[in-house]
Amino acid sequence: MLEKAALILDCFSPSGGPYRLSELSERTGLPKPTVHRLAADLVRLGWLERSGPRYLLGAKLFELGSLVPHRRDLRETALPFLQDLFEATRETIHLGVREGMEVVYLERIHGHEALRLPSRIGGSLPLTCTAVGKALLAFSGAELTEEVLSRPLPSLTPHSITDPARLRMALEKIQVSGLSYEEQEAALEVSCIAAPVFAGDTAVAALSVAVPRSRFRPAQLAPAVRTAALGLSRVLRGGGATTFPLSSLRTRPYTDKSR
Amino acid sequence: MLEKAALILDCFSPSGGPYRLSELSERTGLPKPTVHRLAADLVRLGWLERSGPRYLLGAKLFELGSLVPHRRDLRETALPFLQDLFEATRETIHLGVREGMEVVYLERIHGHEALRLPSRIGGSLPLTCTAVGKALLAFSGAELTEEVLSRPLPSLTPHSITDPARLRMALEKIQVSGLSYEEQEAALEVSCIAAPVFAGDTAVAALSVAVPRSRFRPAQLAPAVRTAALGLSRVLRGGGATTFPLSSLRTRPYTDKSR
DNA sequence: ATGTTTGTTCCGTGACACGGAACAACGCGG
DNA sequence: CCGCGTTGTTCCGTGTCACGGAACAAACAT
Repeated sequence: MLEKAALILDCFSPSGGPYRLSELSERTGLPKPTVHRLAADLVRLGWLERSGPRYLLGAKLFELGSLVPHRRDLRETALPFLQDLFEATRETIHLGVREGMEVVYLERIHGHEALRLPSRIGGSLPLTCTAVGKALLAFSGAELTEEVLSRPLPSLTPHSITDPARLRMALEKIQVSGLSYEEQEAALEVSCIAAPVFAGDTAVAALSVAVPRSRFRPAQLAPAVRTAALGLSRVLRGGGATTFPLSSLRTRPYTDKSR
Repeated sequence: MLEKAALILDCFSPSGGPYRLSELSERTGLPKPTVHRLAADLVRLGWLERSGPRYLLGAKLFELGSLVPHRRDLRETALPFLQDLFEATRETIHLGVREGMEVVYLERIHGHEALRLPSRIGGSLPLTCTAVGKALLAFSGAELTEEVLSRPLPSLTPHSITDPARLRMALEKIQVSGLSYEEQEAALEVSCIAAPVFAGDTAVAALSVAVPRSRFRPAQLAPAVRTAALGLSRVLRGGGATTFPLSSLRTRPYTDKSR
């Protein structure tokens, strides 16, 4: 029964848009009366909201989601550095962590000019298609790299890297330079540069600046991104009593075969 | 059973901190085996995580919570204005909406200097104890004001307004000035100034800047807050082609005849 | 008016949630 | 090292409540 409720809620990812009863029934594969009953319960609990015939995710979920410790602590600690980076570049800033073979975005800040990007807070993208993802992958251990390279590489645009050899070279360049570049691999007309945030020798996060291709000036962005990432790394290292222990930043090891 | 699962998850609000099985059992009033079974299910679904004997809110909740349409759309639209405000003041910025008789914070951005505040993203505070809350209350209709005034006024600090007459006067001042002030009513040594975001003649949100009392300069902050709030109001009104309109998030157009 | 899709109610059946009890795994002080 | 309180886990018989087909109602479409 919890499982069925989860099925219903998962319908709203990633589109989030409102759904009607019969759509939910179809998408979950559950019979209509079942969805009807469960959805009513979920509304009672605040997990869903209902306006007319349409169901939406409810406010309670937002409240609980904001409390998730891993996410909240890192986001909170990183925010000042993201602000610095935004102020220095006035471009779109991302903060992401690795989860399995994907990158999950914890924060995205921008000004009035809205880039059309596939990234969303709480959403995930393939590690191989974004600057943040490649920065994370390059510093997540050789086994993960091999695992990723052994599978077909997904692509978001025609520019996404699909050749394993090319990706391997790109990762090696990232490992020596500490900087990850991406040009139109996640969205057309958008380029991106990212830097990993270290805990020891592995990346616990990465942050990036995304910019319209036309005004992509890597030489100017690179120092800013690197500076912000290193500053965050240092704070996470534990100096500050204001921040939380590193243990709370552990990402799930991809060797987790349970399930 | 859903209800019991919700009880368990609600244990994590607002502290969010990790809990052990027996703590959950005690706080929910559910017998231990029941909590054990439910918690295991929740972990399987990604709603909870478990590290050793401690349960935490899971990543799935963060993902779903980020998708809640009301919250996400408003936050996304407001963000550029919050950035403007931050850049102009370099102080802590809040965005909040009203939910019942409380204010819920949708966003909070700040620099390296961290104020010690009771506000948390996704968290709620009494309408009467914060600048954002009073700004919302002042423009939410007379009935709500009376409702609030008819009950005992909660307080977060010794400076919180507890005298109904004084609060009524404060609200009237807000209504004529369009600005809401607060001094140490939510946290000691912190002052705050807020402005409502309008849709028609009622406030749909409010944004504020919080600053250490020692350097509180209302005359300089007021224009910035008002400018940002008015800018956001205008964009919400629907004109703005500069940001992506809310309508782009609807899958299909509809006319809401219900209710 | 008439078919079609969507939302809701009903209810008999049976799966499975329930939680007391008993057991196992700690952590601690002696 | 050993007893002892605490916490976590497994077991399983009982009874409940989730389940979903079927029938009905309401909302569109034509």
